[in-house]
Amino acid sequence: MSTPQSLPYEPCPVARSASLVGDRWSLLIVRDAFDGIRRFGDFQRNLGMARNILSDRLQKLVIAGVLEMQAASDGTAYQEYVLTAKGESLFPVIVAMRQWGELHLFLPDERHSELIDKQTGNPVSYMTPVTETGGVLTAGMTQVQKI
Amino acid sequence: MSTPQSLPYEPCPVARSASLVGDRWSLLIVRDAFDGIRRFGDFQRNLGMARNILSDRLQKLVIAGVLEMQAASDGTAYQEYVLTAKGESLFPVIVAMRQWGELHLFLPDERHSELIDKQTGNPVSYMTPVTETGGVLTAGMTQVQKI
DNA sequence: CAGTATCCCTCAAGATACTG
DNA sequence: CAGTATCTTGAGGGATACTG
Repeated sequence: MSTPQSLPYEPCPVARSASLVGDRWSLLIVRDAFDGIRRFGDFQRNLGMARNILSDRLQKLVIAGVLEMQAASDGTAYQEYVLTAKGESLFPVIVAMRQWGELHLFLPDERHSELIDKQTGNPVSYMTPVTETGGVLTAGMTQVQKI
Repeated sequence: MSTPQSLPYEPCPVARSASLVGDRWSLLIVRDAFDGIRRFGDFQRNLGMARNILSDRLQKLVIAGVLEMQAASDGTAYQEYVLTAKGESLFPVIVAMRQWGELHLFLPDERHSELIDKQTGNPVSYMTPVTETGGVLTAGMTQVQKI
């Protein structure tokens, strides 16, 4: 394990969150986890990142309680990484960043990957409320559609 | 300028947002901007970061349209960095990360800095709705209270 | 396939001196 | 005070070989 969190005592919750998930890869791993990706090789191929770095980040996310390891669902001897409740509660962060990116980092006619509501089949656009208590979206309701 | 965004074509809005604001300092600069910090020296002291890095990040955020430079409000010859509309719309991201951090990265009895609603004077807790359309909070209504 | 161990290298970040 | 320029360092990240 590298990346020694060199933020010793940090009173700001934003800063603590950023120190955990505000690096180049961790948030994208969480995003992929929301997309249903569970296995080491799938994360690695989808993100195109080095295996040692992926291993490091997965360990950190497990230690932080964002992911947990489970026995593989297909009967093989390996592990799968799935979101914990703590990890699922990162959903508003992911969607907020999605919405901001859609609105401000894409040209009007530029296509981007979609977040699909599994129940209705409709895309979750930047108009969709996110963190409203009791609102429309909850973690696990959506998946990313590749385009 | 360093930090060459080495993400050439990125179809995922989350990834694009992360490439801009998902580094060690940028998001904290934006957080400070929401807190009303405007001047180079104030950012530098508050964040305790190197001046050259701060200069680089401020430039990038200006180029990205998140911040804009204005003549100093106190009559000095210097500039101030203030959030644009695009920057203010990062508010849900900041608050989502705040709420997650408050809930999951602090011990039950551990204190953290507060986000204060300027109009009511009440702290914005993790129970407060964030991105609900027409909801309670909008950018500019809040400030961080040091504890 | 799922990792771990090594090697290497770039670049982000820090420190500091300098300028208008 | 508000930056810029320069130098150095260390860690983050990539490539790849290796193991169960």
